[in-house]
Amino acid sequence: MKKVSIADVAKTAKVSKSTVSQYLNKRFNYMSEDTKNRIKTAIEELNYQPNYIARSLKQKKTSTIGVIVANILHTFSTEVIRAIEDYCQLNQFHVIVCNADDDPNKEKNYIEMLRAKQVDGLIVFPTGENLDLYEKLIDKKYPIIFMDRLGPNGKGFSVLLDNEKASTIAVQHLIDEGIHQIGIVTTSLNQHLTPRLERVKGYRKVMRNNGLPVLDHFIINAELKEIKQSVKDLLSLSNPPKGLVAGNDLTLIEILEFCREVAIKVPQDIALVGIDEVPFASAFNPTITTIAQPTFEMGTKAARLLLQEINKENDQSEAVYRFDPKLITRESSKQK
Amino acid sequence: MKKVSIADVAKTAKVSKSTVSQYLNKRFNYMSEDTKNRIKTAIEELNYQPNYIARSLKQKKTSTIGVIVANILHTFSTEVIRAIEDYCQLNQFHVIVCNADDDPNKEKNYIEMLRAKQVDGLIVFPTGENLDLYEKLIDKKYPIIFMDRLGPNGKGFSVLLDNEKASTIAVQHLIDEGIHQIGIVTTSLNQHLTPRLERVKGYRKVMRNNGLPVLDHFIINAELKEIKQSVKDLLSLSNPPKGLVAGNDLTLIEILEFCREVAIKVPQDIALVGIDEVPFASAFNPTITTIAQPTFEMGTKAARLLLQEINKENDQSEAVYRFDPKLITRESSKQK
DNA sequence: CTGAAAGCGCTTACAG
DNA sequence: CTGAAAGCGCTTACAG
Repeated sequence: MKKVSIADVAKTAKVSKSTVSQYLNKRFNYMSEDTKNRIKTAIEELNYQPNYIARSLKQKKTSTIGVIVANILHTFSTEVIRAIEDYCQLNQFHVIVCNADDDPNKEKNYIEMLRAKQVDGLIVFPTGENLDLYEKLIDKKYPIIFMDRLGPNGKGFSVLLDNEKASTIAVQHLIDEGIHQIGIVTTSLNQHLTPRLERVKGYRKVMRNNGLPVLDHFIINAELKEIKQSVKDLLSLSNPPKGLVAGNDLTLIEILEFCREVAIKVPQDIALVGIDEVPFASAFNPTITTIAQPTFEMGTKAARLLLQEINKENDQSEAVYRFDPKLITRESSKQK
Repeated sequence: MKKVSIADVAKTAKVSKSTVSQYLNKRFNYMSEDTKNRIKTAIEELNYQPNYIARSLKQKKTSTIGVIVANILHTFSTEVIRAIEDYCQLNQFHVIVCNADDDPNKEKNYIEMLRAKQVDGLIVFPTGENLDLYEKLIDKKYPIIFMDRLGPNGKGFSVLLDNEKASTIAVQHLIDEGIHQIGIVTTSLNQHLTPRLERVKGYRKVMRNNGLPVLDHFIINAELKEIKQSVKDLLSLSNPPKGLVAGNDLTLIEILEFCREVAIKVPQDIALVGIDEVPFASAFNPTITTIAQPTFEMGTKAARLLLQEINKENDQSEAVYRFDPKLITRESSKQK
């Protein structure tokens, strides 16, 4: 399987390589019909396929972006990635997706690998470390967009949920349902992570605004595997919460599993609101009240921003784009 | 941000480009300590990063594989991709993931794009068309592995579930639970798709082997959006099935939603077994009996096979690797 | 309207 | 032990 190159096409069509290249790049300004046809025939005859690698080397751009996702197991991530791919596809850009598995070392390796592959820009769901590395990239004007979490010290471009609002809506909804003893359960021990911090902040604020006590022991933060135990401890208190906000989809599943295992009834014994919409929300019994993120809009926005950065169509050098969470009221949050 | 190249390093270290290249490729056989150190210092000083694009052009290999997944919304796909990435990461290979969205045209575009980008090989979850294209690639000895579905006319390397066994196990389990009226619900109207065909075949066979009638109207095949209506029609029959096998995760969710909407009780009114494990299986009420695919093993196998192909370590030219499904018995299938 | 030449940033036989 | 030279497959100013 010998690869056919532009030189072979040129020879077959009896023109120069330059002319073939012009043809391929649709610069027909001065090309005679005859030449065009000869080239066209030669390409078909030889079944010629251009080599993007060579073109990229010369043009110093790859028309490829990299996406590094902290953890691909979240439905949120998958949906955002789809939106990014759709937008890039429409704009003739290619996407390389890498999953950092919440591991800052993997994240760092991927950044280096993608840069070595000369991707034109990066969309990152940051793990929360490698801040210096990100700062260096931003300072160098390397096109980069942060998704779901803020960039280093809030620098650069970020696309994320209004997390404070998300937990505010969730908690307020429970309060409106007559539930006053409310807890919040989050994962991710890393203290830098935006969503967790902001969601807890929103929780505290809305409780206070409603004149309700903010009890620190109602704020659970544990690794995924420890969630069940933590929730168990929480619900074993003499005066336990009557409503819980799950910090994300995987947390929600843990809580639901726990409740089923010990026959705690949702929503009668404990009302639930999950942040992040889940595929089974309407299938579950009870159906699950969730706070949905506009994943499609967010992914599209990040991709559009990045391509603008790459094409230098954007004069700003930083901005934070917040998206509105949406409450989807279902049964799990209604105790009345 | 001027890019620093191997020439800059050479100049700073006062050696030739060749020597720097040798250093980068760890060919130290004959290199003096002094030279090594000078190069090392120069690289650090200039913050030099090699350009893989240039290397790839010269070496005619990119150390990158492409993965084209028919539909990334299936949990199965996500898990297989993770396994592929893990294996490639360990072997210094990079992965470009593309989502064909069940659209043969997108699939074709992606194949061409990935080949233009000179990926060293491909793992494809085929949409069921583009058979001629695949056959051409196989004939050219281009490294390619088919996942989840057989290759064109069964040619080439495939990694997939023993689908017949999967539905056999599912149906036999229901029969063992005393349920004799069993239906099966699948999606994907495309008639070429291996899993659907094989799963229905297994269903028919095991019913027959148990001396049970095979009723064609108990075999539902509909697009995802039509599943609910089809199931409704099915369960409205005067003598409806008492147990259902869901063909995949998304089908299962549709069925569960339908049952909840019309207050059909699972498993009392209808017992359920889902093919494909789902994240919420143990959280659901009732917990869901599923047939799990060994996604991790399958992904790893495909990646290993592909790298062997690429490195020409494999003397066979085709093989089909079948993986065993595993029954995870939970509550949704028990009517007793 | 088309071609010769240089060059993108590497690697690799080969010479010394 | 190290360097000069050729070349991977393209693109692009420039000359004619």
